[in-house]
Order: sequence, then structure tokens, then C-alpha cells
Amino acid sequence: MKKEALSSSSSGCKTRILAIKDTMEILTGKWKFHIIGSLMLFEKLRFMELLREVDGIGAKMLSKELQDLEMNHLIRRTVLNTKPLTVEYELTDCGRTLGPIIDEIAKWGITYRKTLYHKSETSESLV
Amino acid sequence: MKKEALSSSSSGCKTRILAIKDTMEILTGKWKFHIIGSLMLFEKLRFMELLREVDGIGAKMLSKELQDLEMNHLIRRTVLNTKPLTVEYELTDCGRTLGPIIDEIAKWGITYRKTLYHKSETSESLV
DNA sequence: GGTATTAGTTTCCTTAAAGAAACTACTTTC
DNA sequence: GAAAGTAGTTTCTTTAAGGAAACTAATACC
Repeated sequence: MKKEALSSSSSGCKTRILAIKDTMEILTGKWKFHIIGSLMLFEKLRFMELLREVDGIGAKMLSKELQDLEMNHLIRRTVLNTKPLTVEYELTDCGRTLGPIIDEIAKWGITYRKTLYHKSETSESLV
Repeated sequence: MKKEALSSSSSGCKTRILAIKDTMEILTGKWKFHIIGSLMLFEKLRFMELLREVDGIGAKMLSKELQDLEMNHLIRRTVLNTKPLTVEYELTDCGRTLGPIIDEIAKWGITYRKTLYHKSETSESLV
């Protein structure tokens, strides 16, 4: 057996690893998936509605996360000319393309729980 | 228009949000995807090989992340009875089910970069 | 004028994540 | 016996993430 200097430098691999890094950097943190998930469900939500909908988040975090998502063109922020001034957040077309990722992640989480339960291997994690 | 007390408590939604939270907790951190990706590519890797393959990781981090992944039954650790003692890491069947998620994430990252480039909107992030 | 609602920002603080370097312990080779 | 390779662990330090509470500023209602 010949010993080869392994390392995934083989053309497409680096692009792939970079792409994964990109995606995860954009979706990093405790709240992004929850916020995006809520906006997929409700189409449009105002700041206060998001604050109530995304369970446990504080105003500072929400504000910061929304700015991040807007910077990356995943959501759109619209100031409405209403009496006490309201702001609407919604997914952009680009943001909506995250659907399949979120679906896969949700799907995996559900079947993972099931396999844990079936094996009933002294469920350490996921209580 | 009737105002309803929105909040995604509608049966399946909570399970979905919980499932997403589960998955992201398991795959949290800077390195998990990279480690899993490497093990998908090479089947079996020893500690030192992973240390060289996963670019930038330190021994402490690698050790910790491998323990996390093993606890969650995503990888298997096998001590080989060799001369200077080697340890082999590989994905379990369960770990291999992460394939579709990683594929979706990689796919999204690649097309996201492309749309950024096409729009050429003063590329702030992703340099 | 006092209270409430909107959408945040600011300040202060705690905890978690990550990294660098040194160290253990065993074996093999020179 | 010194050097190098195996697989980690320990210690110490820095940085990033996250949270609670108070605060701003505009408008509306009573």
C-alpha cells in the first residue's frame, strides 16, 4: 500500500469546505434559524412581534441579528408610515432559498430523536 | 381584519423548532462540520491525520469536538493494537445520515456566492 | 400632564468558546 | 540514551457571544 500525503486539496473539495464555512458563518449564533423560521411561517413580522415570537430573545440580540441578516440580504426591513411608526421584516428571495436547508435540518432532528428513542441508549443528551 | 394572538404554538411547529434547535446544538461550534466533512471524504482517519486535515484546529479543540461527536453517536473511536498505538475515527451509520444536510449547506453556500457576485453589490461580507 | 406603545440603543456584566504552549506516557528508531 | 512519533491532557489567557435593565425619542390616548 502506497502512502499518499492526504489532504483534501483536490479542486472541488476546497470550494465545498469554503461554501460550508460561508453558510455557517452567515447562520451562526443562537437565534438566526429561529428568526428565519418565524419569517417563513408568518411572511411579515414587526419588531415587537418578533420579540414575542422568538422565545427568549432580548431586544438587543434581536436588533443585532436582524441587522446581520439584512446585511447579508436575507431579510428586508421596511419602515411604515404609521402613527406610532412600525417596522416590517420579511424574507428576501435570497432568504427564502434557505428553505431546503432548514427543512433538512428539521427532518434530521426529528429522525435523530426517534433513533435515540428506539435504541434507548440511556439518553444522555437531548432531554 | 381580525387580530389574532400569533405565536407558532400550532402543534407541528413546536416540534419543528425543537428539532432545529436539537440539530444545531449537536453541530454547534467552529469545527464539527469540517471534521464530519473530512470523515465523509476519507472514511477513516487517525487523530494526527485529522489534526493535519482540519486546517487550523488545535489538539485540545479536536479532542473535545471528537468527544462531543462520539457522545452523540455520530462517530466511532477505535483503538488499534499497533506498535505506537493508533486511534481510528470514522462516521457511524447515524453520522452518515448527516450527508443531505451538509450537501444542502454546501450547495447553498456556492449559489449564494454566485448571486452575490452577479449582483456585485459592493461585496461587504464574504471576502 | 401621565401612561402606553412603537423601535430600538447603551451600558454593564457573565459565561462560553477558542487558542497557544507546555506537559504526560508509551514505543520505536538511531 | 536522545529524538521522534503516537494520542491526547492541563494550564493559562484572550476573545466572542449573550443577557438584564435602563434609557431615548416619537406619537397617541385619556
